[in-house]
Amino acid sequence: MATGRTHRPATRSRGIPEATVARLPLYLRALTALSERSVPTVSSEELAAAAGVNSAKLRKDFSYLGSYGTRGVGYDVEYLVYQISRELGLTQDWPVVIVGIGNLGAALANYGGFASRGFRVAALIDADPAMTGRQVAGIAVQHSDDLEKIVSDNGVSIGVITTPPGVAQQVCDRLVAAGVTSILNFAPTVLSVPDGVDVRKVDLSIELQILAFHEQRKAGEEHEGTVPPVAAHQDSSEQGPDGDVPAVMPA
Amino acid sequence: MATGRTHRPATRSRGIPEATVARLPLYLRALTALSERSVPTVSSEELAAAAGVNSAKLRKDFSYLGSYGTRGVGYDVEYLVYQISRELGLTQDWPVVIVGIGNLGAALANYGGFASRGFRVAALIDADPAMTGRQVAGIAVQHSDDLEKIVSDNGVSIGVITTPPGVAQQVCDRLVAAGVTSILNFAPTVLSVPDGVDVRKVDLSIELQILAFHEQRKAGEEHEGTVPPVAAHQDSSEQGPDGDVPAVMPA
DNA sequence: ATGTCTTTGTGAACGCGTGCACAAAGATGG
DNA sequence: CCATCTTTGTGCACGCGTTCACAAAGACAT
Repeated sequence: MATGRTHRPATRSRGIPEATVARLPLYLRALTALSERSVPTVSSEELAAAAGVNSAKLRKDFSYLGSYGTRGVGYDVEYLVYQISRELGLTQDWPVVIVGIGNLGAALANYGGFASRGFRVAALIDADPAMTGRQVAGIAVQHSDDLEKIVSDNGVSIGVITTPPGVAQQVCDRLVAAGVTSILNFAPTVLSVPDGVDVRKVDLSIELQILAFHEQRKAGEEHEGTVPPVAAHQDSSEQGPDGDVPAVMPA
Repeated sequence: MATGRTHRPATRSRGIPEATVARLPLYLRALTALSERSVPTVSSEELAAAAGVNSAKLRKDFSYLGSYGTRGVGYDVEYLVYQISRELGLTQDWPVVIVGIGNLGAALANYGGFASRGFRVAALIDADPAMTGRQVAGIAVQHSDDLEKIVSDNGVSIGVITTPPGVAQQVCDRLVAAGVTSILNFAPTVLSVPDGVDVRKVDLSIELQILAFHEQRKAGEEHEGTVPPVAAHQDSSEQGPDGDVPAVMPA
């Protein structure tokens, strides 16, 4: 899960649990694949396998949306695709702006998964004048001076931040002030936003660090009984807080 | 959080909860910033604010690592940086391969957050012969025919998949067979791996869909008392599973 | 119609994560 | 050495999410 979570707990909408909402796109993807193969119906067991989850969980998830299955048969694929799409709000068009057209911003602009799910890249914005006017993914990059105008003219409510961390908060503030109420943040920074604004965070470095933790654990368990991987002092807080401890972390 | 989760529950290592592990990198980042400003100590309250979490949660998280704080004073920044780095396994070098050097792969190769945290891009791999030999982020792209050799020669245990979804599973299988035991998957596919291999998933499209859900909910709640956003049929399972329902989802 | 077989939908139990609230610990000043 | 004040570390309760297990519902064959 490259998925950091930054959510106020008031996410409970009409009663669909947040965990369920997070899985709906997964089901939708699996269902779309089935739909393309013209499979008419699917059982919870099959669909769960395709989505990589437990079948009981899947059934409970769907039960929050209503009773869309037929006992003894399964779920109608097309119907379910429609229901989930509607529930997720994908039956409408979502204009999105991407701020910060570096490597990552450009990658996102080219990413097919956006357009294919009701999301439309309305504008690319960058602070570098040298970028202004350049075409990325067939869209002309605009200067960040015009950010507010771009957002309001296009009715943008979702913004993607792919800037360096130093300016992310400032960009975020301007987006929010201009009317954006949902932000997908790729900058490694904690964004503070007013109530009513949703922030989701994607942090590549964090994901790798979590993997490293488990990787280290695996390596350490191979030779059981040995002292843990690196140093040795495992015991209580003997060692004073100041002094000899090397600062291993690079900038 | 752009963080999808795909984890076997056996993640429990020596007792550090998975949720805590996921937050350690956050603390580490905040602490590193403090360290650069030469701040000697920090209270749980301050650090929690910087990391964007509750202070009680932070203290409980740290309590799993041991008693590293001083009551009445707070935590020693340098010492804590070291302890967390060690716990996450960042005191050692992790060679990483990136497979699939498209827009996203190139963006990751250039991403600073990798090198700065003990991760080293050992190789870039792509299936396109036209890419072979091209320099990306100062590293020559190698052909995927040599994947197995590259992995074993460099002792790589962490692989990053940024290929198109169609080949992701196949690439994953080859990585695992070559000895990779941790995978960060950016392809929108459910990867199946043998036990003992960790997969974390970053799915940009899913994050946007979750945002769209909340966005739609906000829009719908503005005019309270109205019927929910799109259509109207909210009631029980009247409508038969087959028939009139339009398939709105594009491919 | 009736019986059998498949699959859904959900009640209930369990476990993890979160947050409150407070006692213990130590620093600091007199 | 004692009193006070700050801040940690944690026991406890609560709520969410997951999973099991099964009854209800419907399809299908006879």
